[in-house]
Amino acid sequence: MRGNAAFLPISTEELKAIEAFRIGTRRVEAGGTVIEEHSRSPHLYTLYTGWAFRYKSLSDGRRQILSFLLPGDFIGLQDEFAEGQTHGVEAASDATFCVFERDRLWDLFHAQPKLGYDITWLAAREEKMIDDNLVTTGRRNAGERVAMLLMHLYRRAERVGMVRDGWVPFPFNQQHIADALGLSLVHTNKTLRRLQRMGLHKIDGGWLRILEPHALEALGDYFERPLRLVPLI
Amino acid sequence: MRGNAAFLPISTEELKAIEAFRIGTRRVEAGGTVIEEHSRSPHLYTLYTGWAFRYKSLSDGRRQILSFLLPGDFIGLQDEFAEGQTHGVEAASDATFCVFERDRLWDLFHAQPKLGYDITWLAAREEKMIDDNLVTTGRRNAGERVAMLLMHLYRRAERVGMVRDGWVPFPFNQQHIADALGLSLVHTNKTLRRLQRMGLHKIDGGWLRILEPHALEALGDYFERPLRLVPLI
DNA sequence: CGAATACTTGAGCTCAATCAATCACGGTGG
DNA sequence: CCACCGTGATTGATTGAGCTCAAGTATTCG
Repeated sequence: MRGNAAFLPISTEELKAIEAFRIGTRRVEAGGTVIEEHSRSPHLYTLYTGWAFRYKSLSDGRRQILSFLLPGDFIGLQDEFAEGQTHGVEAASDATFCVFERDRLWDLFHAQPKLGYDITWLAAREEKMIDDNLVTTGRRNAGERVAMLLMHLYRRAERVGMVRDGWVPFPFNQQHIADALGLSLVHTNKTLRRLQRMGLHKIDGGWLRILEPHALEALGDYFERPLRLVPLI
Repeated sequence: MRGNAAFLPISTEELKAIEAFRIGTRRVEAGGTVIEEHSRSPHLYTLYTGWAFRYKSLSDGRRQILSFLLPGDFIGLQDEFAEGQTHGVEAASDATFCVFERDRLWDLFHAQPKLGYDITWLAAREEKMIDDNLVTTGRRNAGERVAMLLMHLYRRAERVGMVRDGWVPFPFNQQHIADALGLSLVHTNKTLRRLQRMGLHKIDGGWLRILEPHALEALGDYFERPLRLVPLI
């Protein structure tokens, strides 16, 4: 995975420190729970392969997907300080993770400040993505929301080399999209249908293809910058 | 400020490192711009006194307030890696800030890994708050949104000792609230009015008082946990 | 005493929610 | 082989929460 051009190179020493920090790997199949909502996981993870997402629910069951996770994403920092009120993480496709012990995070910072810095970077980068999602649910209408999400997911997947012939794996159903965008299932379906009929994109058999990237970017008022290299923990 | 019971104590050595990291203070009056939207600020800040908020706009002017900032909040990490697409920060009341040089952040991590760890903590804590805001705009209705916001702001202000006789300073107008909650100005007004008529809260002359905290918590399905001590950079 | 800013309220409209079927499809058990 | 599910996608009809438009009412300030 470190061969991937999306990630920052790393020194041998740092790599060793990461290896020492890691306590194993974990495999979760599609639909499986990675971190239970409301429970503070003793582990941190890096997503290694597959798709996952973070979510939170209200007590009557309404669910909001907070962000989608792709290979390289670091998981679990947020509930470092949350007393019980934490997000859940679920695998959207079959997925594999590197597992770390939360209680040893400080040791890592202490031994390798550079890796601490990298983790902060990752946290800040994720916060930026959530900022964008917040603008979406707060101020974009249905068409804009869908356009924005499709471009966002496509660009991120592209970045970590998941595109094959213009298609990226898209293991989400319409309920996922609705929950991410703060829309109802039915209205999500109608909006998706509309954009697809307009020829902007295509979703088929668990794969997504963007047909009119510029139109989608303009509609969503969302332009992903060429992303800088990202550290990989 | 370090006397405030909300903040973690700190060693003399760390304090010295922070002092060295700080390059000055800055005063911004109510309504003034702290960080311009779309411009990467060369500085990081800690809010020292007053209220501020982070926001992002769509190109047609629709604005979303991302989070509110209170004394002790660390500002500017998010655009560490953002190419141009950054949030703006504005002072809601007269406010003062400690100013740090962004380019020396890594030096700080290097010299004092503990402070790096603290900054990561702060970043994770802020991300958690944005997660909550995202649930709000995505899945709560107008009444729930307002209830949630009022309790959230009150609890946080209470925590840093801004309550006087049950009142906290509330330098926001209804447009701010609307932009934070993803509602229109008019509907925000009507909802605020409704809750106030129900006797749940009172806003008067720039001060907020919570009359029925339990009712507001129940309505908003939002229960702030007793917060742990927070590091102060 | 205007002029500007913020708040308030009513009326009507619209986007998106809800309700209610229907359809497609891949199991799976008889 | 086929009837029978269960899940997810799709579509139409209806409803409603929140939007926009339009006026009015404080309040402050030069």
